[in-house]
Amino acid sequence: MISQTSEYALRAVVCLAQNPDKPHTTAEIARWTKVPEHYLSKVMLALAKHEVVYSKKGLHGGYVLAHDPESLPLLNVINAVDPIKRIKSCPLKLKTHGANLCPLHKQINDAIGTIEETFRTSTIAMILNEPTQSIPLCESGKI
Amino acid sequence: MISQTSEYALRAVVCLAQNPDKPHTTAEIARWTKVPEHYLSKVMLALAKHEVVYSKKGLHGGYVLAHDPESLPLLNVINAVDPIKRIKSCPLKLKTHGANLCPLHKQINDAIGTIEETFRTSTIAMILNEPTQSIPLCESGKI
DNA sequence: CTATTAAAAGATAAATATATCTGTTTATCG
DNA sequence: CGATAAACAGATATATTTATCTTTTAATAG
Repeated sequence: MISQTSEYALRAVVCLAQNPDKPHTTAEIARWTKVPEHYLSKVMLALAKHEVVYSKKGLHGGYVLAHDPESLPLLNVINAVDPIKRIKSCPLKLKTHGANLCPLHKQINDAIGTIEETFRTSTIAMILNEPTQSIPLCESGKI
Repeated sequence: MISQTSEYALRAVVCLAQNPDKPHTTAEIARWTKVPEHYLSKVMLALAKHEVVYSKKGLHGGYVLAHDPESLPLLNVINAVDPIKRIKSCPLKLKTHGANLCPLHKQINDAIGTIEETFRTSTIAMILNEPTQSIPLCESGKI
């Protein structure tokens, strides 16, 4: 439903949002979010390429969020690593259907649209600010 | 978002619903739905195992729907081949979270729930009966 | 300028999902 | 009964996703 890779990306971004003080290395984030370190490094690359995070090389480098959590929808994170794609034309390539989806594919496409909308309207800030016993990702506190 | 396999299963079930007169072979369904025949055979097995369809061996055998389209939600088809699974406990296995999901995973889980609900409340009959120019799956008519 | 740190890039491996192929079993018909 | 049709089962192949490992490039501190 939502890929492992997207999960990892969301964890990393939430982690950075929780710790906005300074850049954090892939190794730090990986430890914190329990994501395989070398795989996370690819994920971070993608996030940087899509300007969800900003990367700083060299000593004291690492990753920081490129946006305020308030203006960062979950969808942006997901789409950076594993884009949600709507159905644009008949998957069976039926000529008479074309862009005019049949009820089956319209239904599926609408469901995808709903998910997309959900993740578009919910921001990282909303995740951070929701009152809860469970601090996102962590047993307690900060990195 | 929804796997290829689920797509195939839905196509097959819609195809059977459109042609309730007699059993249809995997080969027929595959031709009609443009699903790879040998792969479809596995998909049909799963649908039969979950009693979404009924299988009849031997000459003049094939598959027929096991239920009225009115009482067959898309979710049942999807869950037969590629179950939608909710998040039940913290994917990071944090002891302090456990079944008490943090806001991130609650959000993701809710999104999955929405999809599940969408597919639970929409039936194969609704697909068949929706007024449209595009007959589901086909250029025109029946098998 | 050199040593160190950390991202970036590339190559490889393992796991899973998708797809194909071959044979076996079961039912139907003549 | 024997021939045939078709589901069922198992083995193999291909593609994609997930994961690991190694090398290179860039930035910083001393």
